[in-house]
Amino acid sequence: MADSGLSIGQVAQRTGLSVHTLRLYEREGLLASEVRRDGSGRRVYSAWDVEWLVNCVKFRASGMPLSTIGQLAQLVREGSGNEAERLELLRDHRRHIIERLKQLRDCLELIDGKVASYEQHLSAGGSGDPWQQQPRPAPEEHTGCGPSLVGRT
Amino acid sequence: MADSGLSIGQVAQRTGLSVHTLRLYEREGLLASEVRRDGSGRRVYSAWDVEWLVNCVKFRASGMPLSTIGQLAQLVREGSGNEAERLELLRDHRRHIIERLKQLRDCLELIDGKVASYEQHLSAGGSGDPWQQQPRPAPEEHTGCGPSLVGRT
DNA sequence: CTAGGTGCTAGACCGAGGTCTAGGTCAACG
DNA sequence: CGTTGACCTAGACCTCGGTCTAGCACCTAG
Repeated sequence: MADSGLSIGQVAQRTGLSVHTLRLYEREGLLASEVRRDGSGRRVYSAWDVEWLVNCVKFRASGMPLSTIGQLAQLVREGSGNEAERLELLRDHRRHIIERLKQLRDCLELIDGKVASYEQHLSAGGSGDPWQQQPRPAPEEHTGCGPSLVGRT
Repeated sequence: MADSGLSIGQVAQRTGLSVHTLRLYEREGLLASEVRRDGSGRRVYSAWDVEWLVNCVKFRASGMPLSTIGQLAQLVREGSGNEAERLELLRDHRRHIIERLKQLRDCLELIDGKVASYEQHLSAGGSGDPWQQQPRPAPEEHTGCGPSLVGRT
């Protein structure tokens, strides 16, 4: 019971953030609703606050900067009427995510290529180094086995 | 012609890194082969160096820290014989990438949900705020329209 | 009453990764 | 010849996102 009304420590546990970070987030205006305080000034988080914070964690993990979360929080704090702005902000971040996904997949491809070539190299009692320029045979020679997999334009 | 032998400015252009950053990377030992210098001490990058740097950019974009790139560079610099270590390092980063992909998709899902609900809200000449606790009806009330989509445990 | 645990604020500190500046060298151009 | 532009080094500086400390206030248990 009393699932509404968590202390900062409890919130830290269930969000994975440190209490320091929670206070930081609050100072930076990342919270979409003011945190209540109990009689002696201690923070009391509602279940809604915690859900918001869990979302913040996801946003952060996806690379959204604190300032952007702050903007979103402010819009939500201001209440109904600015839904279009929120939507734009979200769509914007969505684009960032798509971009990052692309970069990750790109790097994954690179790595998978390398991994495959090293595996093959190792299991074959490899001779040449699959990721090395040939040891400077001549001053200006490009021996064709460079970092490979990159596709020279 | 003379595609081997680029100045730092040229390399900056084709890697997207700044000349400052290129020098930083070199200082930090991210380069897998020593950069040559011309008669007056200026850097001369080979095509191989550039390809390596392009890979570095991908690694960075996927969240690999400079120190890790430095380790990889050192292994490559040391030449054949440590392929197993390189492989391990790559596999390790691969795991990081997979993890980040998961986080990104997770956040994407969250955002898509929000976007959808806002779109619907807007096109319906929305009444209630789809991302707001009800305006504190009573001290301890949870009205069931919280940040939504998060799935309370 | 005292100790331990948790919380509070304000503000210092930190590491990562760049970015910029000062002061100098060099080569080419008009 | 002087100027311009690209480059050099060493080192200062900056932002971001936390993290930690000092010094104090509570509350509860022994």
